Amino acid sequence: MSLSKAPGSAITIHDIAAEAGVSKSTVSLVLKKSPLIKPETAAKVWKAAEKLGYVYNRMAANLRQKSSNVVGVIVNDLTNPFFVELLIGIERVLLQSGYITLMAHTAESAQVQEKVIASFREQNAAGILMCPAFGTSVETIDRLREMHLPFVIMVRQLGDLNYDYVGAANVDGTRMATEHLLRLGHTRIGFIGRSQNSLVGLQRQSGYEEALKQAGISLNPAWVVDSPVSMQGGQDGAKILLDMENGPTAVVCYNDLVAMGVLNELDYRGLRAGKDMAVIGFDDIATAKHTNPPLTTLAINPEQQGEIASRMLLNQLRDHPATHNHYFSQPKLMVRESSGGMLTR
Amino acid sequence: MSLSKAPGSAITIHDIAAEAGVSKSTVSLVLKKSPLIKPETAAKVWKAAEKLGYVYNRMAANLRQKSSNVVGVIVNDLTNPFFVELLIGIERVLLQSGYITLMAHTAESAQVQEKVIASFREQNAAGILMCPAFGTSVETIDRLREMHLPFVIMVRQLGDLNYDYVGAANVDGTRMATEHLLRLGHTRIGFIGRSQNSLVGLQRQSGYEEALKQAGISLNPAWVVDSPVSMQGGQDGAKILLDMENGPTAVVCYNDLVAMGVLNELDYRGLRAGKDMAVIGFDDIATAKHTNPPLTTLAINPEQQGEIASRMLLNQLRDHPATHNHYFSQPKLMVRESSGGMLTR
DNA sequence: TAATATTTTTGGAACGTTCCAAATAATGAT
DNA sequence: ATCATTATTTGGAACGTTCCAAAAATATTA
Repeated sequence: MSLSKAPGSAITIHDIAAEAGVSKSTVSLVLKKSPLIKPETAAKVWKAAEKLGYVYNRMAANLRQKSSNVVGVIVNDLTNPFFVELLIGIERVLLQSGYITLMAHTAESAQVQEKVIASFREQNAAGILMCPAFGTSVETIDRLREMHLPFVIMVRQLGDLNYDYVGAANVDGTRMATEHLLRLGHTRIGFIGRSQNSLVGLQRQSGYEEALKQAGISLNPAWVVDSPVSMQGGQDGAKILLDMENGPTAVVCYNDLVAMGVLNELDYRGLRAGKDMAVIGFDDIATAKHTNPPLTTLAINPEQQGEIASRMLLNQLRDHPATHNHYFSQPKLMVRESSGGMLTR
Repeated sequence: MSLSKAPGSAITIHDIAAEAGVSKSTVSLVLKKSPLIKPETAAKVWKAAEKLGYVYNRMAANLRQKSSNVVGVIVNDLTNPFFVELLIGIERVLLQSGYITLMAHTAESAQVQEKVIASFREQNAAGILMCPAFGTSVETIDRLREMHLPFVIMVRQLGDLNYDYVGAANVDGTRMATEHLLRLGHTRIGFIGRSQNSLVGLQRQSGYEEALKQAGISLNPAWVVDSPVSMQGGQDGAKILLDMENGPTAVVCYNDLVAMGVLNELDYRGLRAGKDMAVIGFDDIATAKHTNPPLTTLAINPEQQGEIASRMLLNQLRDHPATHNHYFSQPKLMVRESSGGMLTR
């Protein structure tokens, strides 16, 4: 297979046109699978393109036709499997809609996030799906809107919900968790997680508080531990509660990672979650059913959330007007051994 | 802030030029921070750009100047935290080198991978970092080379190693693991993991076999279980070994996920890893030190691998000639409780 | 001050596509 | 065969940048 062009220069539609004996416009139409052109002509063009090893230059196309086919996904913390699962749902929908999914990871840095947004904008992305980094200001969202860049916010809501949003009913989740523990007879129930400055944290904490209040149990502030969202954070939080005398007999955790840290600390002390202390997580990440012991948690179906968010964005991309759709995944309690309420495997 | 342009049309360097009273070429130079232009002129231009709310159009720029500043990262399995950690290392280096990291996830589909490569090529990516999907053919690599697209392959090697590659010394790893178990007195040692069709699997299995041979212990084929690379796979594999009478007393696992499945099955049976059976994983993902019990495993530093791979790519991007650099991360045995050899926490 | 060297700025031609209005070819009706 | 329709194809002008060679402004020297 010998190339007649200089090695550096790329094959363009002009080359194909010459090879196939048609005009560049015809080639362009063929590549777009336009119904206008005659099948035989199309076949000729495709053969020529194949022969020359043509690569479509989307940069050039995008330059002319305003909007591109890439969707930017901005994720704040890939080390939390929850977000990976979210991503997978997103990717599935976008891929089969013909969009290219570009992912960027901010690692909770609002600064990196700014760069990434700018970059997506420069790349002329069709739209953005974003899980805001910690400390994202409301202005960031206002700015997105001013850019006329279609977007959907996920997981963390910022300011008024005057944009498309997909998240979970956090308050309901921890309320359900707490009620479950109450039903099992626990009255001394703690909470470990991030609440400072984090809306999701506050929501999850308030569901816990509501359930206690509803049951007529007064909140013991010492049993509410503010910890980083990580296994290590959960472990450190658990140490605090376990070192207390007359501490809680059950604990609701901010999420599964934190709960896994708690399980770890219990194990280290020779204690067993579900027997010596009830532990409930949040998210139901894939690992949750494989922890020792398996973790009772609230399923909020991240993959599905990703799919829904993508579809919201696709809607925006079709009929321009910005909408204000919201979806809150309703948590489902997955009872496993760690809460002590498991009956069958 | 009132815009004088029509809402649809974007601000271009021409608009800035008009506003600042210079030529578009000058604006272009200013935006590139060229030392040629006079500081005062530059200031004027920046102010005008700011005032008009200019957004750099990288598509247009890329069209003219061949190569872009995006690097594509192709990952085969984000559900395995190993790859997420790899990604984080990559991202760190590329970000601070001024490149934009676009990530794509193939979910082990060679078909999706083809699409993604084509897409990165269309996007005119500067280079590609790829963890090949399962079943990737050698031709895929040949084609990458023919495209003159700089690339680095990670984790899985395909065909001859005539390209930049970053991975781990897999054989050494499982040999070390097996030798560790032998030193602890085990003689009945099994292996759970993927070996069929997977080079990494074969490598890891052969390290295990070598160590046994070295110790004069004959291999029991029934103790080598081929299972999917997942917690579920590990759990199913463990069932097989545990249901045997006179089965192995120790098991080397393909990776940490598989090992976690084994830990899970042991726990379910009321057995304890490190006491009733020794378990060793591979990768040392972040979770490994937080499993119950904590997992003995081989650290191969995915973040560092990501950094090294990125630097190899950056090298290629600087001085054109394609190189054949290889880096094999030397595994480090992290002794924790699951192998029974832990002395201190 | 004129001539020269140096710094700074500039217009026009690319880059590879899509869009459009208009040209051409094919078909059908008379 | 002629004309009206309809189905295909086409050249040229965009899109917003960078590159280049050359112009203009400024500084330096004799």
